Amino acid sequence: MDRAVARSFALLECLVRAGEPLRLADICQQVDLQKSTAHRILRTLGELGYADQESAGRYQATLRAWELGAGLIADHPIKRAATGFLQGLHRTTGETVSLTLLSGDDVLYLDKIIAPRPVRFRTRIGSRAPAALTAGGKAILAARPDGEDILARNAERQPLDVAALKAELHEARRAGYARSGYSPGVTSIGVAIAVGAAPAQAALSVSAPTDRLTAEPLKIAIDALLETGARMAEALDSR
Amino acid sequence: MDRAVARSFALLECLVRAGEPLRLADICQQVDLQKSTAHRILRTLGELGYADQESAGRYQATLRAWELGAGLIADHPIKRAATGFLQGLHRTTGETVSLTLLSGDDVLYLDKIIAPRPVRFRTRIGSRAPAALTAGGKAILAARPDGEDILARNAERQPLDVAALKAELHEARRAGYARSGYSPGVTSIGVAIAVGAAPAQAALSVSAPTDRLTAEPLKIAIDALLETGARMAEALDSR
DNA sequence: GACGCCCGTTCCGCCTGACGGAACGCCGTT
DNA sequence: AACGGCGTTCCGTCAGGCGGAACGGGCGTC
Repeated sequence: MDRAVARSFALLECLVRAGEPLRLADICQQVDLQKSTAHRILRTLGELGYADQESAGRYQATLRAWELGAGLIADHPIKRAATGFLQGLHRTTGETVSLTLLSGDDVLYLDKIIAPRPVRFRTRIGSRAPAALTAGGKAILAARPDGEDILARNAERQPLDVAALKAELHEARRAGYARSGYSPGVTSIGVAIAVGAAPAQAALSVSAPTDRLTAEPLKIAIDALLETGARMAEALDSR
Repeated sequence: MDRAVARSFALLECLVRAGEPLRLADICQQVDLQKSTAHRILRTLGELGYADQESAGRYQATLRAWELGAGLIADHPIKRAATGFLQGLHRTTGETVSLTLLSGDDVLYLDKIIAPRPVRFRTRIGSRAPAALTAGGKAILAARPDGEDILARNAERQPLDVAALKAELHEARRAGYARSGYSPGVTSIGVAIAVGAAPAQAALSVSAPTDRLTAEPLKIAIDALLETGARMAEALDSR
């Protein structure tokens, strides 16, 4: 494994994570490098356009990495296919809708349309959450043969009520959708989208403040979610 | 300049650009590397989570680079500040609105809300265009002391009618907005957003099929654009 | 079914280029 | 004027990146 390559990505990730210009000395401390080594790699990143220095000499990430990533997501088949369905789901429910993708044992927020009325919780597009904690993630786990393995690995990283979650997965298999209240005061429901015979990887979900989701709007949301999920799976299958 | 680091980014960019799984031999040809060298670096990228192999052994970029980039843009001050104004501009005009940022001699599409009725042209979020060819870019150039230098450098890369463009910049300075028809059949108008006393870097623009922009809707769009631009600059200044 | 081709992968000796300790020059502070 | 801390540069060392060559597996051909 190329040491310099790994170090360069560690440096870039460090700069991105910081979100503000960092001093060389601080960077060195975070990634455990000598000043001269970090400096040389940062200069290389600069020449490649991924980092630069502000006037005071501190280093920061440029938007180059974002450009790179934007090219990736632009022609991502699931993201492309989902856009219309996300919009429809948002229109009929009026709430925040998300598209998530299983990535390792996490769920990755691929896209999202936020409700006009702001919600307390904030899961950024591009961020991750343990699959077992989100409605979309649970829906995916329920639909996969290895769902309980993923749940178990999630539980290794943080304390979880595995028995209760297994029951939830069971219930999700029966009902066709999963439910989550992992951010307090916010209720989410999600359906898995399976394409072909492969294990489900993606999910659509609707999130709203719990007190806004009384019986009637909840039923509307569930119906819309189930139908949209079915239609999206169908669209993906027939392609 | 660390050779291995530069090569690793070249490989990653190559994979992203391709948008489909690539064979090692093809990758080697594109980035001019020996098989064993490319293989070693790709394996490193794989261990870092930026690349993987599909079943047939071909290499592809993962969404990791997108995750990295998403973290960058999420707390970009101009992007954050612009979101509300973009939405407002989209609502009053009903057309496609964009937020662009000057990056080198190009303009970078930071955000965009597309009109429900699809437009012929497609400038992807995260893509670039020569500043002198876009309405937003021209507005930025008109507002910058080095605008004509950038225009000149743009003209070095591709044939441009520099004299006409200079006249356009002059007109833009007078009118407060710039105009472009660089995609045939599409008209765009843009205003520069200057924050503080620094040279303008960002622009808002509205794009629509030319035949839809008759005198009346064009006037509405221009007024909305100018007012939104002023309000956004004010919001950025007072912060 | 044996051959040949082309693929990704592995091996290994060469040597270059990454490495990091130390010195430098620049500021702002004391 | 001396100091401390910063980013930067230098340079001798040697580990680790490099790439030519060999390997093994999958596939189509004869």
